Amino acid sequence: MYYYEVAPVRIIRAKQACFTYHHDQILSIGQLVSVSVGKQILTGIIIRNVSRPNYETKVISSVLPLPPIPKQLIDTACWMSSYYATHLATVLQMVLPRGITKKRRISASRDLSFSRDRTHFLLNETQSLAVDTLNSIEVGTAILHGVTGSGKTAVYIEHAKHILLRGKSVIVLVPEIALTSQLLAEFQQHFPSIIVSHSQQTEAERHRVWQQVLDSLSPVIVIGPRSALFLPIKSIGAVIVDEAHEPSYKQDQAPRYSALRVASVLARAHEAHVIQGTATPLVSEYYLASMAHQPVLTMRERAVKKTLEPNIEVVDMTNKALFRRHRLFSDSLIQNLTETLAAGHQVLLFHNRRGSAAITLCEHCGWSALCPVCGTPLTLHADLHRLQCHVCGKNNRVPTACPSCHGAEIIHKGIGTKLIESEIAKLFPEKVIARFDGDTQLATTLEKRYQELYDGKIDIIIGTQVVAKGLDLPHLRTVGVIQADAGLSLPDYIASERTFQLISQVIGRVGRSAHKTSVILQSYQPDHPAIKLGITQNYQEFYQTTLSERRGRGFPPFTYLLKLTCIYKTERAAIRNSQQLANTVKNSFPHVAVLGPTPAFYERQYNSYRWQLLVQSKKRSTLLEIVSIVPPSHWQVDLDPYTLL
DNA sequence: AATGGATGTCCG
DNA sequence: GGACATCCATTT
Repeated sequence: MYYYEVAPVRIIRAKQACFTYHHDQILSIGQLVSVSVGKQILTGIIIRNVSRPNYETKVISSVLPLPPIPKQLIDTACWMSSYYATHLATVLQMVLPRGITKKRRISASRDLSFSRDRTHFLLNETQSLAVDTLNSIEVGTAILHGVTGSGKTAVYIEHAKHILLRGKSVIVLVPEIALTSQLLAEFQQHFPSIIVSHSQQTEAERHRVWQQVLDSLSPVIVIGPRSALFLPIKSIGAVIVDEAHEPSYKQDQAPRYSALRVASVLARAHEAHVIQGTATPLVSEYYLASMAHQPVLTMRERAVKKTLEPNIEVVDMTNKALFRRHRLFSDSLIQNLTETLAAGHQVLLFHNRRGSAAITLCEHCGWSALCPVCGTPLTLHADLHRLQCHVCGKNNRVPTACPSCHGAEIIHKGIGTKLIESEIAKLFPEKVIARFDGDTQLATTLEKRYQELYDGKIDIIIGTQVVAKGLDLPHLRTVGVIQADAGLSLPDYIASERTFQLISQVIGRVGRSAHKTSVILQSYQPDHPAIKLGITQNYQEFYQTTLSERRGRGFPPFTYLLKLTCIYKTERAAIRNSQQLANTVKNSFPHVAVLGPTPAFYERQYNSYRWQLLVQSKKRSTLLEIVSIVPPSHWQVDLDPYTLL
């Protein structure tokens, strides 16, 4: 008789993940089995074989007729479980497809191996140097720091070919937006069969893809969102993470993992490497790479030589003389729009809706209300008539006059895309306008209307963050940013980094051809480093500035963070319980800093109140200890949060 | 007596 | 996390 530790894919006990079962045959690790637990029958994975325990064991009911899950993937899942203090069963639910025991109809031969004409491109010197370096890497993480249009995709493709030739598979991760079709199309020109996984697949489709990978004997190329890391690939050679700065690489539900961290652990298990491709590497990741002496490959020039750099103009919103014709749109923006539209070209007006809510700033000099304790921007609570810091919880009175210029022009209002649309429609009544916002529908709407956008049938595009990403619009000539500093007023230590990324993306929308293009950026804080250095695309200086600021304030990469959110039906209970936990943590863990409790940025969600605590610690293990004393219900735990909101 | 909600215990 | 038991309050 053989004894095995089996991890069921559902939580059985809060503090235990594996249970011992027996079977009369030798089974391999990673084998999927059916076991009875209490009165239910559950699927489980064999984690290890053990000797006979001193208690009675049940027999493994059946062994699923499937190849075992690769050992490296199981090890990665176990690592995730401990690193993110999440039950192994919760992690395994990512690893196995839903409805794994269901019978599926025989796949309707969706073999999409249609052969296309393969475009052979010639790499420029920088690109081939990058490919050579990547090909020579054995393990670890390389950062491919290439400006928009520097031809990162071509580098990915060449490198992927190299890995395939070595008989190993490649995972290409893309952010979770429906705009990945361009990258996919380019890959399809070079590889006959690509395995695609995306968030809109049905349960049966996912199952089929998973089965296909599990059965595959030859190396594969997989393109998909962060969940593609969990496909049962036998031998991985490289994980390429495209747009590696994107926040969607952090899952916002348990297990709250960072795909960057998981990719590096998975890669290490496979003796493979990770490539983070982005125009704006995350400051923390760049720091990590330089500390570990990992390669950082910089590609400064655009791949196509004939392109014309866009003309960038910054409009100081505190200077009212520049806004004679409209309070939202500067005179030069209106003039530029008029000219571009008259010539029959396309314009894009971008506005960061988030953060442009109720913020407090001086319209005269651009001063904005910052917390005297921790420096984060303050949020107005109109009902209390107080300015509150959502990071450390300190309350401040609302100034009646600007502390900087003593003017009385303190404003609290924000701007919405709807307002922009109606105002722009008044200015250009005969033009076709399309507005994109609302986070979930946006991706599908964009997909549907992409052809119209691409063909230039829409004159004016108005939208929030997502329109600034990955869209390739050949008719686009002008991009206007209504208030570039909008995101800076968010009470989040990473806000300025996000703004820097955003400006880079916006600039990347134009200047992709030989046409004359322009970017007009309006801002109350034109001299803020994120904006100034974003415009000049000076990553190095932004990196150094941000790093020293983070060091000073004790934020990553110099500390680890733990975000604890307390959710109760009544505000009183939320406050009381978060206060209590804050005290417990402060008393039992003297070496950590506890910020809060403060109302969560999204204070009321699903008819409940949310208050949060932020814990900063030099040692990550201390945060894991803290997690273990957090009450199991009413609390959400987020280790290494990507955002404090 | 029947129903339903809240709470507690066990799970190899 | 879910199946099930047990307790207690409310409904008929």
